[in-house]
Amino acid sequence: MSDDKKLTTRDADFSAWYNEVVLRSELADYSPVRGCMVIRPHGYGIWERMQRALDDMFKATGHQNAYFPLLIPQSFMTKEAEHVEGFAPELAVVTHGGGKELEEPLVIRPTSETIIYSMFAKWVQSYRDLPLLYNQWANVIRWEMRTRLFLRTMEFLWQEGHTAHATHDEAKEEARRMLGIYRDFMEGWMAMPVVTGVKTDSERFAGAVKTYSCEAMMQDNRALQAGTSHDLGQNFSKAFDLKFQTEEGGTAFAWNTSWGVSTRLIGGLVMTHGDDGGLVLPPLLAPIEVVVVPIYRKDDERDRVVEAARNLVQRLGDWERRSPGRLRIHLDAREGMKPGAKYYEWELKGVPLRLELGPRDLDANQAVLVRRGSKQKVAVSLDSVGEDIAEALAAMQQDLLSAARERREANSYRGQISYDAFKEIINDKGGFVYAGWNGDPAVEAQVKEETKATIRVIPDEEFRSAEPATRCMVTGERAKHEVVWARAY
RNA sequence: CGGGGAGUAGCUCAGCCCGGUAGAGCACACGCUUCGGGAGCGUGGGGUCGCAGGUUCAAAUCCUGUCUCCCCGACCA
Repeated sequence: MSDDKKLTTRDADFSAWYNEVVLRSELADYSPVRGCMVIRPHGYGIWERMQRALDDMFKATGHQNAYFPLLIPQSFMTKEAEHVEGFAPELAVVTHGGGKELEEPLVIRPTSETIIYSMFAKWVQSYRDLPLLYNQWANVIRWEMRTRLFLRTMEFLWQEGHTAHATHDEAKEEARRMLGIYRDFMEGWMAMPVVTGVKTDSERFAGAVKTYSCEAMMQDNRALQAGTSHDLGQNFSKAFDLKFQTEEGGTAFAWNTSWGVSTRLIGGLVMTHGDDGGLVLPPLLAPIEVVVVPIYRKDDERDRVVEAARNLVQRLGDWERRSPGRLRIHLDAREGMKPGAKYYEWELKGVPLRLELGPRDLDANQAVLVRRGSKQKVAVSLDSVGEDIAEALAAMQQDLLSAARERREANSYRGQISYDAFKEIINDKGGFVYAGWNGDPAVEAQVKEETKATIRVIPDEEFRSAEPATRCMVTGERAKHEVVWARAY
């Protein structure tokens, strides 16, 4: 075997490993425009499965899809003070059109709050028109200085939900509900456990009153902000005059929320489950769940085996599981390629299960089932192979989540900790450090400056330590919150 | 924008110091033998050596300029 077929290992260089996996498993490629990314069919297939699952969850909670323009009048961006300040440096601006300079430049949306709430203002008159529960699937552009495939690209695909409510309580509840949906999706579908909670002021979305976040831990122990949900208060409704007549006959500004997840999730998936053999996909999101590799030596064997494999794939592909839909099975009948080469290729691409079918198997009315990441080969009867596959897929989905959760907990640190010990953890292995914080932004800034670690989140009760630190890690003052520190992507 | 690398075949790179017909491995195409963990042999296709100047009988190689990409920082889903 030549060395150039092998991947860089995660231990040797996590970043290099990540880039190699993304490129070689054909998820994405670099584009001619620096900072942009081409998503290839394999990567897009994963995104499509994510979209479908999320979309179902949004619909089930009363949301509807709509679409708003890519181009936004520049003046819209300046109407909300914090919003302008936050996004101005990363705006792409269109200054010419139709061969002429435009009277007012247009910005390419970095997010759509402004244009959406300007439209909401037209559509809402009475409290009876509320709530508006909208979502859009779209692309956005942010002029990032440094980019990484999927994790930070100038253009990315996402969904952004935007809602308007009659009361702040209802909006708060909505922001919380969507955070919960994100968490369910990340854990249930991606097998990626997250810590949920509230962002500190410095990490809050530009224009929000409160930002909730799902934070996941990658295999290099850095944090990934995987999804956010914002309570926008009345900041945008005041900027865009989004008013309604109340039940009592007065007028009031509406209360907004927005929430989004992006193609960054694909990067999170890679960095959560990938191994030194490449990608590992949770079955629920794998475009192909099972690949069938026929094995043969002579022509007559090939004919016999490939035909049997075709029948098997057709039978299993038609076989309706109770959940989640038809089995996504693929026959790799390419000739002139040895089975071993196919194994490596499908493992690199993260396909959860492989079914090997050879002459000896056919004679015994069986096939060999192998789980991604396991060298263990299990002979299964062709009569019940569908059940065996379904069972293995379900088990893998669970095992991936458990393994990721164990890994995260093994790299989480709790209790009263000294700032020196904290620095050592952050500089050495990294991880999530639950520590006391006096609530002072200056302390947060100091730690960021000195260690590059940031407060990822003020965790929700469920994630808080049984015995949280009572004193601020840096100043020793009484702690106002227990917070999660980590270096982040 | 600061610091560090690199531009030579589709990919990874050697050749450059010391100028003299453009190379290797992988990939690709064809043929034969192979096929239960990355096949072997043979044959073949593929390059204005990032770009522009200069020095020279002669430049991938030396000189000048310029562009691009990657990594580390400042910005962030």
